[in-house]
Amino acid sequence: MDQHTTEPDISDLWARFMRVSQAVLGAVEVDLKAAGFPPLAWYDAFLELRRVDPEGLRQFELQKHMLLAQYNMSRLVDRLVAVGFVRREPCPEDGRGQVICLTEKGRALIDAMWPAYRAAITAHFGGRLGADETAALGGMLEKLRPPA
Amino acid sequence: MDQHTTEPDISDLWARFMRVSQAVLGAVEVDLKAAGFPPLAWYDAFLELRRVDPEGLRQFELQKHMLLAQYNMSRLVDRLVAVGFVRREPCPEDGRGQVICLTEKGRALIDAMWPAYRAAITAHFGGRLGADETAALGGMLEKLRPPA
DNA sequence: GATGGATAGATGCGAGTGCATGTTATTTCA
DNA sequence: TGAAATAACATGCACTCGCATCTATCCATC
Repeated sequence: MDQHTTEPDISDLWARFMRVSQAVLGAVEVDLKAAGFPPLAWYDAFLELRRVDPEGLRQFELQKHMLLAQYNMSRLVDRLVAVGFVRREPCPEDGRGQVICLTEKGRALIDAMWPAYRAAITAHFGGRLGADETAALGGMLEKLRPPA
Repeated sequence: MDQHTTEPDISDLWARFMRVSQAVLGAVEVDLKAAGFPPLAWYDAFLELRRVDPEGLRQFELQKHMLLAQYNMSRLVDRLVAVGFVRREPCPEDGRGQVICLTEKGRALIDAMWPAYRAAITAHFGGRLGADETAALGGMLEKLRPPA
């Protein structure tokens, strides 16, 4: 347990952390796609839109929450609008901005996706962890959360 | 603490797990890029090449280790060859296949990248976790590891 | 109330990724 | 042995992403 042993452990742990989280995320995405649903990021956006305000959200607010680059958010909204899951509306308080609103179709998709999403999360993530582990993971994530 | 509270906890934990791991990975990539180095995936490939066999690895072996799709591996090798970090050599035992070998330039890059990489991992990952937490995380990752 | 700087969002372009399929070589097995 | 199935790798195409840049609006200050 001297200092020399900690360094290789961390780099190995890092590699495994990245590999596993990528694999788990990928597995959930695969399940969703197999069930005929759009990618996770869409669901995330819908959920946040519904959660925060039925009146809609500014694009930059959504973007901040999703940790997405500005141009990616812009294009994601493009796609969501193109298939009719959200609407862009002019923003009364800021002429530069816009308000993103869930459509009925979008709301319906959230409910339709949830069972498949939940099953996938359970299969690849929650169902593999015990109660003590989920608690520990929660604390860890808190510490890893970005400095900003 | 009844059963109803566990379900939202898991889905919330999942969301945070994904968000945090994406953010941490992104932060490390940003640091590497800022230091003028190629992306993490390159380093991974180099490291695995050096670790397993100085004679080189088959493309599909590397691909399996890196959890990469076959076509992505093929193209990654394209890029690595294009900048001279690896070589493709014909495989004596299998005419379809090839052996991927690190070049001297590639070997040198591993050593050049390590300090920056190590610093980034420490800053965004290892340095934020205590010894007990790294141990707990290790166990968790074991359970989350894909079934295959 | 004009002007310089900051902020919200869009977009052209090059590079990366997923998907389907193609090519060549190996294995299986009748 | 010879045809069918499979494995290793490549590639055309559409879509997504990162980067830089552009436009339009807002705000602060003079």
